[in-house]
Amino acid sequence: MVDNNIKFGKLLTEPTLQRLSEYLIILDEFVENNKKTISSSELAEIYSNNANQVRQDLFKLQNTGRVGHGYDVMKLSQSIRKTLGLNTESPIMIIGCGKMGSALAEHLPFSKYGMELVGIFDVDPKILGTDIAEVKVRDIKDIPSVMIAEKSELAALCVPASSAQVMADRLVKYGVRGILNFTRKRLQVPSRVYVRHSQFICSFMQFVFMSKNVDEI
Amino acid sequence: MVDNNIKFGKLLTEPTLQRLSEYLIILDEFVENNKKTISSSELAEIYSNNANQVRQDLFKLQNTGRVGHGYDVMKLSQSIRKTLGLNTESPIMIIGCGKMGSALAEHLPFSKYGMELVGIFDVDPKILGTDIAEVKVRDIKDIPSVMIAEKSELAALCVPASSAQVMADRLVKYGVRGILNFTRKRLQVPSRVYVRHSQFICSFMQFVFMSKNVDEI
DNA sequence: TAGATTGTTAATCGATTAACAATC
DNA sequence: TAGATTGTTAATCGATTAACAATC
Repeated sequence: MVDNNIKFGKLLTEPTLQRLSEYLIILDEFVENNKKTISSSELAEIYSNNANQVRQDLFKLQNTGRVGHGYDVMKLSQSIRKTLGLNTESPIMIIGCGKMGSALAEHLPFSKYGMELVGIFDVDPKILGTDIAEVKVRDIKDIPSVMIAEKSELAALCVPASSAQVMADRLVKYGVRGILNFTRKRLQVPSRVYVRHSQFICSFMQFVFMSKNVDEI
Repeated sequence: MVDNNIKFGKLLTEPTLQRLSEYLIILDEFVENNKKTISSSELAEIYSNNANQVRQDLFKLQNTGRVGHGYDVMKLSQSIRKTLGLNTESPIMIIGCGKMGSALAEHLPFSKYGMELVGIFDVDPKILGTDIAEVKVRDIKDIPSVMIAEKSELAALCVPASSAQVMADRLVKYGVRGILNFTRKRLQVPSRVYVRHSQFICSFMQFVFMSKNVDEI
């Protein structure tokens, strides 16, 4: 079992962690549009929750609000980044460069959110050596050397479900500390390794159920 | 605001909904491996929660357990499918056939989980007419006719963030009831339309934070 | 200043955990 | 039968909502 109540000055719970990361996306849109301030009720309106919850979440950060005037968008964005640890670049590896792995590598703004894509790995000789998102695709067996060179301990797993557990075992052996699992296989790893499951098909199931059953109040 | 406490015989809360969909993946692996029964503690061991929570979740289904003997894997799988509404085929459309859209179309086992991919749409003339996952890529403007022909009301949005809101507006106009948003844009839609946000970059942020901060108890 | 809106505590609500009688 | 394990209620814990004093 894992302790989700991480001490970070104040405690950050999982629901708050998730919302903070999503607020950040909204705030960065405000930044792009040159909006300087945002109130808890504005943010709540966009996020579809309520101002009380927003303030309760932001209360976990170093204070950035100005009573009577709302939040400075830039300062709030920075404060979330700092609290989530996105101000130092975390080196990330992507394991498996099929459609899913390469889509993630190409589309995600890692560097904007405190991550750096330091390696993409595959076994298919046909794609080894090609460039994706300005990173060369390397052989799986090069993972240990990249881990050392880049001080990387985090891996996103995008291999076929059939080889997911084998690959996870290998990553564990290499000393990886976290695995973000995009495969459909439920991974078994030692408790010292953090696994986050991101199974799209489950998102679809939940989406279908909610779409059918949601009603307005 | 949306009422998450859907009546479905018994109430299904969001946390339970999420876990049930993930249990289903585990159960289907058991089926493949010809395991006939599973106990709440076995399932909990694999899912990394506890037997009490598993039983509390399964309690929301039509009962499938056998006191003293655990759950029949097949029956339990069927019961979850039935409760989640995965026994009738829900027609799904994918809007945007870039790397992400085509990766989802090709990799996800829709038909295994009560969904049918009835349309893939894009604007790029270069890919219109090609086949992905045995579905022809069609022009965005064909969405309304497909919606009618296939009785489809659910769309997964995989277009570039810059055109996400415009596309969402169009989907809403066409009468879509649910949007599963894979773009980085926070969508604004009328409250009658259900939106589920699935933002990978946020998963990565949460993953990085948890990997760094999780400690064993 | 007056109005707006935060920061923060308290109250409520909901989800998880514990417990155990029922029973296969 | 005895042991195992569910179904289900009760107790606890945590998250959300409400409220409002502080103050910009």
